[in-house]
Amino acid sequence: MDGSSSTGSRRARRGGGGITLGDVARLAGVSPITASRALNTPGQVAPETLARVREAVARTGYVPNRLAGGLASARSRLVAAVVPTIAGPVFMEMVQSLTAALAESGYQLMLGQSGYTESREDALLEAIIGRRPDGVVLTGIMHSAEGRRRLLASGIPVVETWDLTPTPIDMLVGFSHVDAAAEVARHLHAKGRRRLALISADDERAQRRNRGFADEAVRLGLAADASGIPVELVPAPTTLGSGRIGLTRLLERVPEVDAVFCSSDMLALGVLTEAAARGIAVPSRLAVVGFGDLGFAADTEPALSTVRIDGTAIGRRAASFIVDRAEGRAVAQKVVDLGFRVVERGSS
Amino acid sequence: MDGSSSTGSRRARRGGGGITLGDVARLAGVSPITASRALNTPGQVAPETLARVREAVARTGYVPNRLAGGLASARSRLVAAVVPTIAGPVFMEMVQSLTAALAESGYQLMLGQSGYTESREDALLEAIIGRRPDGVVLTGIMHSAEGRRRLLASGIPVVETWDLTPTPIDMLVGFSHVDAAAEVARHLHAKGRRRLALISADDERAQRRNRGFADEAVRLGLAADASGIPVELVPAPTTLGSGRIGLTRLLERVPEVDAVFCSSDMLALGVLTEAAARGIAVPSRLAVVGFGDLGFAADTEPALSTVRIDGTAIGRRAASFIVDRAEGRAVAQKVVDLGFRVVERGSS
DNA sequence: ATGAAAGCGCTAACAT
DNA sequence: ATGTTAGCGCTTTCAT
Repeated sequence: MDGSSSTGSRRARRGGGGITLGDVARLAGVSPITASRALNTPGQVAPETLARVREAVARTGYVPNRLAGGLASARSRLVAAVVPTIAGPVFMEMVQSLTAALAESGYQLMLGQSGYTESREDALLEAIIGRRPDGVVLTGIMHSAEGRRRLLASGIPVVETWDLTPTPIDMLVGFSHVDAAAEVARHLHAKGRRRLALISADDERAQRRNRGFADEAVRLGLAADASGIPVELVPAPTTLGSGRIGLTRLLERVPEVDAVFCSSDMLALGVLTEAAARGIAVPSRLAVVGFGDLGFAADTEPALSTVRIDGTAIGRRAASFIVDRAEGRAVAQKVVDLGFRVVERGSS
Repeated sequence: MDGSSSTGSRRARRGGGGITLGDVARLAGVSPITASRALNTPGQVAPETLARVREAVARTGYVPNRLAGGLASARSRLVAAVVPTIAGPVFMEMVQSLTAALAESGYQLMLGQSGYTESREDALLEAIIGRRPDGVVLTGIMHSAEGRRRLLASGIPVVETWDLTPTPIDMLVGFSHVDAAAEVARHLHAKGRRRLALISADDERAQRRNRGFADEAVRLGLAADASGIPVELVPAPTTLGSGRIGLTRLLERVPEVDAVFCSSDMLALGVLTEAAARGIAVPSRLAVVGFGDLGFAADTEPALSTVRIDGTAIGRRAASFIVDRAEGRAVAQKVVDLGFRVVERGSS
């Protein structure tokens, strides 16, 4: 009634039935540790032994328990990614490439949403650290000094992305928001625009771009001071609708505006839509520039000028940073500036 | 040199220094299991003991190791979600709500991308099962019978979403693609449209909608048979650009078309864009209906009629299915049809 | 190339 | 209400 007496009986208590490495080893006629080596470091095992273990794995359908492996080896092969929200298209490209790159190296992604506030940040951090991930990829957030301290104290490799902070927690892959915005200002100036304006999300990063844009505009002699560049703020995350509203409000205040820099492509698409609805010609009467170069930007009418951020490259870089660190490889540089590119299309 | 002799020395070997439940217990002057109870089932612990343990946790900055906890209790508090790609906006809303709902119950999301092919499906499955998640949420995929068999054999609760298959692996929350498409056909017919057409992604689910649409059109007397409803296929994932191309091709073949049902809102936005560029009036000359009711649909010009799928509800339902199962609560019904809603706006 | 022993950090059982 | 004991399934260390 109790099945196999020698070892089966002792398993009956907990855990429940799954096939373990021990079962595989017994079937192959080797010790558990040899079976383990056959799976993890096949080079250390005699070919004939290897074959027997593999045969046993195939027969049983054994799938190694990574929880146990992670506990024993202190390597979970889990990487946590924190995004403000997955439901904005901006970070998707990065998360996609991060997931793919990690999977290729045998790592799995854990996703956490911080929201745009720092309220749940602490609980999220606890949940993450509790899993003992081999790395954490941060996108933009981690406002609280306390959170940064805890992460640092945990000893987990951290990659911050989408930005170039002067004082990174650990590793960093991003670009300069200020420089990007300044280059857009120069681009519009070169195109003969003189009445620049901003339609922007109210998050910190976008506002940093706004400052870069306004400062450069002042430098170009387009305003006496930064307050001379009108800004319409809309709540994050941005939508097509908020772009339409933004333009409507902007035109009420500053009818003579001849160029708008939007903090996202969605916002810019809203501006294009509203401009078309009002019969405002783009780009002849109004130039529009977006940010992100999302999939649709090249195909709008007119095609949207924007700032291209290579989210795929960011994700790939972040993955390799963490995998390198986890495998004990030396990381040559801890900070990578992936830059950006102002893509000129029909809308400007 | 060796630090604390009694227990410290034995930790020096592996693991490396983290604070453990044992440390907390010692500091609080209780046994490890009492400390464990103080954290997990505080009701079972005397208030004064509880306070001492909490104090010790605060002093040490202890964060429980969930790998160890999961191994011991056979409950990982990890849930795996599989999506074709995170980089399509369609599933984002669901993933977002799934992540949030799970986090609320103390569960964490692991993300896996299957791609639109079934090549990596097996490796992904192995990675997932290896983590012993408390549940798996599937979106659309799991083509291979072998994969379904392995999942079933693993004993992990499974929720399939976005569809209503007749033979679910386990639990299911979705809606009928065929019914949704049929209702769109009726809607267009009611609006006086007689020359219907489809612009659609080439994935299985979209094509199922196509069949539902065409069959209903035939039933309404709009064509002799399903092949009388023209279809333009574009590759998944869909983009604004492919919508423009789709309409262009469609008009070449069938200039007299007066209504298009698109398999996604992005596609529909492309159709609106191309129509505007060609001076084709929407809806008077051409009606357009999308699918998904993404964030921008209500704000396009004209506003986009579409099929609303409540991704948030799907995610929440899937989460509660899995959490209920994990906590041992009885699940009343294993299949939930969340339905859909045809949202009539300006474009039709 | 293989194995024995000892634990990783935690919790389920079974006391008391 | 608290403690003791025995693992969860794997891998490290140290032998052979």
